[in-house]
Amino acid sequence: MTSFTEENYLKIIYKLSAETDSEVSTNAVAELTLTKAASVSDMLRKLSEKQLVNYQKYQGVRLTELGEAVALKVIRKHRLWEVFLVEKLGFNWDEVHEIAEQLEHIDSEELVERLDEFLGFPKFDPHGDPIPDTFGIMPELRYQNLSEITVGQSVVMVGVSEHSATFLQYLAKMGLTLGCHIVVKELNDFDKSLNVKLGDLSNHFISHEVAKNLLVKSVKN
Amino acid sequence: MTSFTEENYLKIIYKLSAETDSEVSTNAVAELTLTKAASVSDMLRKLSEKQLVNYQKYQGVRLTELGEAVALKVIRKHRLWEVFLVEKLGFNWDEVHEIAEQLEHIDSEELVERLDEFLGFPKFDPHGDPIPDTFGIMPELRYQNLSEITVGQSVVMVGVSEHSATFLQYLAKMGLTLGCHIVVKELNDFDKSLNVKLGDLSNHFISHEVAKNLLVKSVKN
DNA sequence: ATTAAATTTTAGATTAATCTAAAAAAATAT
DNA sequence: ATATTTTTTTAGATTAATCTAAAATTTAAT
Ligand SMILES: [Mn+2]
Ligand SMILES: [Mn+2]
Ligand SMILES: [Mn+2]
Ligand SMILES: [Mn+2]
Repeated sequence: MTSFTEENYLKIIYKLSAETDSEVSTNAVAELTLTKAASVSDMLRKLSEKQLVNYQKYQGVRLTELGEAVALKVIRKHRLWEVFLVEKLGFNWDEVHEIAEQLEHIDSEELVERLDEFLGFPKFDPHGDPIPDTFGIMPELRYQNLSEITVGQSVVMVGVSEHSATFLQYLAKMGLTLGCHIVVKELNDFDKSLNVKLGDLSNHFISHEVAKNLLVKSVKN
Repeated sequence: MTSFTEENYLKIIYKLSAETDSEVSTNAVAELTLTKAASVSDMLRKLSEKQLVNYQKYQGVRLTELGEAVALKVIRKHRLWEVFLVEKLGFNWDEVHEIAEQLEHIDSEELVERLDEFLGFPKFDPHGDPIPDTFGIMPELRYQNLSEITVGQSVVMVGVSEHSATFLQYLAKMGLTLGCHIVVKELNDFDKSLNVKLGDLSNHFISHEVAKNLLVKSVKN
């Protein structure tokens, strides 16, 4: 029904749409699909014919309910497979994205449901991203960026908003893993960098650039 | 490097070649790929350019060493995923082939090796088919068809040579699963059908058609 | 050895997904 | 309000995989 390629477009439109909560531009899609704007225009016309997106020439694109349902299924599969790769096969969190990009297109409802059960119905993937359920419903999550946390607050790390292997490896080396406790000790005004203490009592310096990409939940200390 | 489609051609040429141990005809490939002979001719020319097959117009096709290595990797993945689906996710043996047809094309050496380890380095898939190792080496297996077994002999079921869901479901209903013990009690000459006793002492009637597709290993009683 | 039948290959089209270059529309700047 | 720049769409090609119909080759049968 929906090809590998179409699924990738829908997933990308979903992500961009969630970020801005408005119509998505042709160029934005082209950037993430690693194609040219001309190719995107063509595909949007085609997705529109299939009722997967609402698309008016020059006016950007949005997913229809149907399109969003397809996108959420793909995202569900991507994140469940990432959990499998990390929890069951022992991959590191920076190694699983590319493989999950392939596995997310395997077409079998039965497989997804059984995998979900096998993994113990996880609510979040190895990067802290929420996993939609069978009906496409995301678990509620209210997190903040570490960069918004005030001095003295104690938080626990629940996710990352940047998924590049280099970033994830850097975090792992620092001891910054999902679930770790962080206390903000100092905010250096001139560059907004932070001095923090982790659960293991080690002290670290965190640049604003890094802090912006760490998702945390405050915790009573 | 090798596309989904090319991998399927190689796998099919491997199978046909193993059966007849000689050149494979264009029509035979067309039948299994569910395409037309014209399409196959085209693809054979292309695979030949890529050094994956030896192909002379009108003379049939054979895999090169390279082509065979690729085919064996695909077969290895197919069978490992089938073990995963049955052993870990609880699928029945008649439900896994179609899903494995998709999973076998996932491209990650690391994934295959870790999956193999996770499964405990199985030597046979849920249908008794041998799983090639990383180097493409198949475990040795010397089996016979149940139809070749003489009255009085005791055997253990080690595989099937027919993989259709209906056949597999029929066997399951009869209690004929991999590893089950079978004693041939009677051979009915007129239609070569068999009366057998299973390990659980139940008696069954097995047609010649079915017996031909059951792979067994004789066992000292 | 011819002829007939079956198999296989080529020729020419089609579909999906992509591209470059040019045209059209929208957004921005003077 | 016009002109300039940016964005988006169309037009025309390309590549992979497929098809049908026709031509070529091989195999089988007189
Ligand atoms: Mn990912
Ligand atoms: Mn993830
Ligand atoms: Mn199979
Ligand atoms: Mn099998």
